[in-house]
Amino acid sequence: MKLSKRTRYGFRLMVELAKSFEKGPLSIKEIAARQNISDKYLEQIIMHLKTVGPVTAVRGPKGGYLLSLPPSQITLKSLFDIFEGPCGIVECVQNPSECKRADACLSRKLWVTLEEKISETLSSTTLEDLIAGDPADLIPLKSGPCKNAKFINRSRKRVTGGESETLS
Amino acid sequence: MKLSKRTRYGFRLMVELAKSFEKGPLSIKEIAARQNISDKYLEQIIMHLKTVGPVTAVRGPKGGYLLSLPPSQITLKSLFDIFEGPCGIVECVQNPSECKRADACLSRKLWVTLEEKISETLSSTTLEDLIAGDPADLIPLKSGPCKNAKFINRSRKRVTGGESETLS
DNA sequence: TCTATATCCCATCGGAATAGTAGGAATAAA
DNA sequence: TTTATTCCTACTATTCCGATGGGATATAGA
Repeated sequence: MKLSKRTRYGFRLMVELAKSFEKGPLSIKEIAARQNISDKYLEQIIMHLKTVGPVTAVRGPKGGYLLSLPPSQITLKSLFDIFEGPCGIVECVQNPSECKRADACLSRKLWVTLEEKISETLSSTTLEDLIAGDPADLIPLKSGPCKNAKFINRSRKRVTGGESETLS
Repeated sequence: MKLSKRTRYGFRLMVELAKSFEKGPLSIKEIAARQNISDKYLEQIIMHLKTVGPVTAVRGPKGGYLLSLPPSQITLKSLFDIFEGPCGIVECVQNPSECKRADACLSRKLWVTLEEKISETLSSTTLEDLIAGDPADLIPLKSGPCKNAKFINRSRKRVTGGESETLS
């Protein structure tokens, strides 16, 4: 259950647009430079935002992108759904196809609870709230390296070249 | 940000083991049948649980798996971390390699908040809590189909065979 | 001791998604 | 007309997911 780079880029992108709201369009090149993201990849993300709604494009020189609405009217939930899909952390488990027994649904309770927590947070915050924060009060994450061990180790056996066991 | 089947299977599996705690080992076949899961896939998941800790194996006929601890001492957080990795929803963003500018960290605040909400819920609940619930009071999810639209549509153009445009 | 029943453990596989890259057509300001 | 920009379509390499298959090892019960 990881956030995709797409989502993280997407939010950084929207933050950028929100910060220059009513200051004219911002070009992909400009955003990519400010946020240090591949502009071609950024393009895909922003094009989708345009198709879906929250972003508007201006073509030609001096063109670029702007928010379709003021930041105060864009909830983080609406953006999150665009990037991660609207179905939440469990894919449509409401149909009992693979959940015939009540046992299975014991764990489903957990997913629903989790889903609610996430949804609440995202729905109650807007883009404006996000950029209103003081950039200085960064929240430090737990420090130290955090290696995400693979669940199942499928790493190839290292075939170290010239081992001959049978001879000499 | 979806839950993998692995995680959902994993929880259903642990629920099953919790329900037969102190009733002798439960075989993979038995669990797979009860939960309607591919037993070979289940095997991989349970083997990992064994390696990591919370599950103990008994070999031979009449063998199977049991919880290493009583359900009341197994937090859902500890299980979740086993299945989804301990790093949370963002991969080690604490190192500022791709987060040089404070702008980027504006959105990071959001991820940290989200992470906390999830972590709180999972840490404060144990396997016992989960199975203590009445199977009857299932929480209904929002009904209706929920198609998760692809972010970018890469569906192949249908090449419908014998179209000739230039001739006739 | 033999056999059936388990776990253990190895390897392989198709399919999908991720995270890009490439190249060019359309548009519009200068 | 030049140039800066969006628009659009395609391609690719890598990784992970969700399985499947085969066989080695351990052990309870006959």
